[in-house]
Amino acid sequence: MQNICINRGTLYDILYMHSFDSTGFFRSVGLRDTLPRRLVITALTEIGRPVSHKEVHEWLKKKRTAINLVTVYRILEKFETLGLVHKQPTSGGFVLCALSAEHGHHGFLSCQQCGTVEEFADPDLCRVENAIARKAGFIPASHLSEIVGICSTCHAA
Amino acid sequence: MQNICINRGTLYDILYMHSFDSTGFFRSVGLRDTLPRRLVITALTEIGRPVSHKEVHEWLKKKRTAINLVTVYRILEKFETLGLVHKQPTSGGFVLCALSAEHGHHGFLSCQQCGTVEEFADPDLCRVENAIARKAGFIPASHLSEIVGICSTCHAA
DNA sequence: AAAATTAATGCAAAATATTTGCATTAACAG
DNA sequence: CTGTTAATGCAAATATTTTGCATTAATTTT
Repeated sequence: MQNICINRGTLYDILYMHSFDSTGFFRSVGLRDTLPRRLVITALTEIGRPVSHKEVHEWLKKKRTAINLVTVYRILEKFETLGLVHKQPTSGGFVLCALSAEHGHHGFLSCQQCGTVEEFADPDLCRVENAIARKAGFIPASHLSEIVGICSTCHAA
Repeated sequence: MQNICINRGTLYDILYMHSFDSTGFFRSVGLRDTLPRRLVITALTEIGRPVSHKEVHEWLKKKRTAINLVTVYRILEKFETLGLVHKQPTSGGFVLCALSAEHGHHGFLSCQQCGTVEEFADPDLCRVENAIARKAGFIPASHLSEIVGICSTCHAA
């Protein structure tokens, strides 16, 4: 159930709420089509920026469509395994930085298996990211890149 | 105090513990050179992977150099403002993904001011990241890029 | 269309994690 | 050494996340 891929067209429909066939969608991923789940999708769509569980919960309360906070947790957890929703994957912990923050860029290679994290700095990457930002009319302050995978030691073993 | 830049050579010294002049280092950033601070640096250096506050605390306890968990919080918070330590910057919240996870890549442009997050997919970026991974003998499973800055709307206003 | 099945929800409470206030300790300037 | 004050420790308040179980409601079966 972890790596189910979701059809991009469907996601587009969800985002813009045109003709979103929730029953069909949920059925296709083996879940029931429930009101709380539709409401969470609505909330995320309308809010349109990263939010905490609590914020989703409160947004719904304001709309008088409150559902239990515990349910919000469970729904988002499930959505995450579907790739429908995204949460920063790292342990969220601290790493001592090998490279100064002066570049405003932090790059990490983190191994899923042994948990090792290597830090890197790559001028190409910075350049590409700056270009992306510029194209979007964005003034970049800092970059963060994380590449999750299997390190050489682990896949040798 | 937010954007103090730390000398890269000093960080290298810290990491490898050769001739680390803790007093000089802390003084240069306007902090006192205390045992708990030196211990936290040692812990992060020795552990060498992302850790939670609790893990740092427990590691120190095992070494019989326990310091209070609250202190660990405060030290890491301070270190973070120095850029000595790094923690994923996003609110850590959820975003509804516009793009399917099938590429294994998530790119976000997130505005510091208004909190808006735009999602992007960029083949160049993927290519560069794959190259970085390959060079390090890494088998990449997924990428995450976040560009933090000011969006066009905000800097127009 | 009703009954049966069982996933999903809500509620209460437990477990964790984080923050705050204040008294005490210890860095360090003079 | 002494005084000053940043930094720490402790206790307790808050906030966040998880768990167990009874109930509800979506879907399947008859």
